[in-house]
Amino acid sequence: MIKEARQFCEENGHRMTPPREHVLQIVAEAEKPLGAYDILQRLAAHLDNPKPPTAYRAIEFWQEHRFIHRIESLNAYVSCHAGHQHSGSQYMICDDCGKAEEIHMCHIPDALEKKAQAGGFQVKSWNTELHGQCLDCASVAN
Amino acid sequence: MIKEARQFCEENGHRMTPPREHVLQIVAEAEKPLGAYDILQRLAAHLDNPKPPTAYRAIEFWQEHRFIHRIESLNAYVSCHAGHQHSGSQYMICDDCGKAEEIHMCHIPDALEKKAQAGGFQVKSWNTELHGQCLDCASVAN
DNA sequence: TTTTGAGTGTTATATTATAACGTATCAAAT
DNA sequence: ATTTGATACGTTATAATATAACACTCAAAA
Repeated sequence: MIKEARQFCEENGHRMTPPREHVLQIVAEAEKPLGAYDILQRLAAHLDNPKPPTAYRAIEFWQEHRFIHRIESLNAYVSCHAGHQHSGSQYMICDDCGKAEEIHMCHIPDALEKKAQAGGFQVKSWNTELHGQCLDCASVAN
Repeated sequence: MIKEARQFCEENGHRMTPPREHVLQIVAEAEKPLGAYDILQRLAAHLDNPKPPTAYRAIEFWQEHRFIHRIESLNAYVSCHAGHQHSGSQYMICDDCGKAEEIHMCHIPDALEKKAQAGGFQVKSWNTELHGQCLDCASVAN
């Protein structure tokens, strides 16, 4: 992932700086969505007393370039391995364990598309967050 | 809307208190999603120097009972006239004018449903937020 | 080598949301 | 009618999330 990102930066004239590299690595290694301040805290293992803007800037950078998605309902961030070109994201979020699994969908569902068209709304991005219980948690609970 | 809400409260043993009534009215009358502190500010026209918890409690109350939805990507709240029984909400949000129009969908799209089932994920609620440009703004722009 | 623009470090502060605790209100049971 | 228990509120304080602003660094192009 880091390699991919590094290559992306080279190809597009961006700099793979230490804050960027560490933030991406931290998010990519996490098994759950991380809040900005979680990221910041982990960043302290690599940088000297980092401040919020350092984390937020790197997060924003990777978001813009689709290496990180924000999960709105959690105020948290996850990495995205997919290299989508479309805009938007879909997640299944387990309210028990907190893990979020991305649903990779390249097209907006017909039903939504139709509603948008009917209203003359031009969709630029679409995000869906399913909340519920994942398989693992369902097994444990029963 | 207020009438409906009042009836709901009576039927369910809840109290239609001044903070609740005013908050619902404020949100229902707004033509755009309102932030909690916008609501709080408007609430000051009706109550004496209200504090954040006063607004948040009323918001939370109406959210629980589906009279208000939260738009996660805006940290803002809108009223819902539909009396859905299902959980979740779908909105088209115009990034130009800031208005949000609800898409009333009773069922989750097949494509999402399938993905969830494939992963053994039990969906409890689903929220979709489409961002883009509404018809009015598209007309003005061109 | 100077300029330029991207990126960072730092301080401060804005914005959004909740914890905690005491008081008021109301309906049901005594 | 009083007590009681639950619901809701008022208030203070603070937590959690996010950004503005400005000075500085550094690499690469001119």
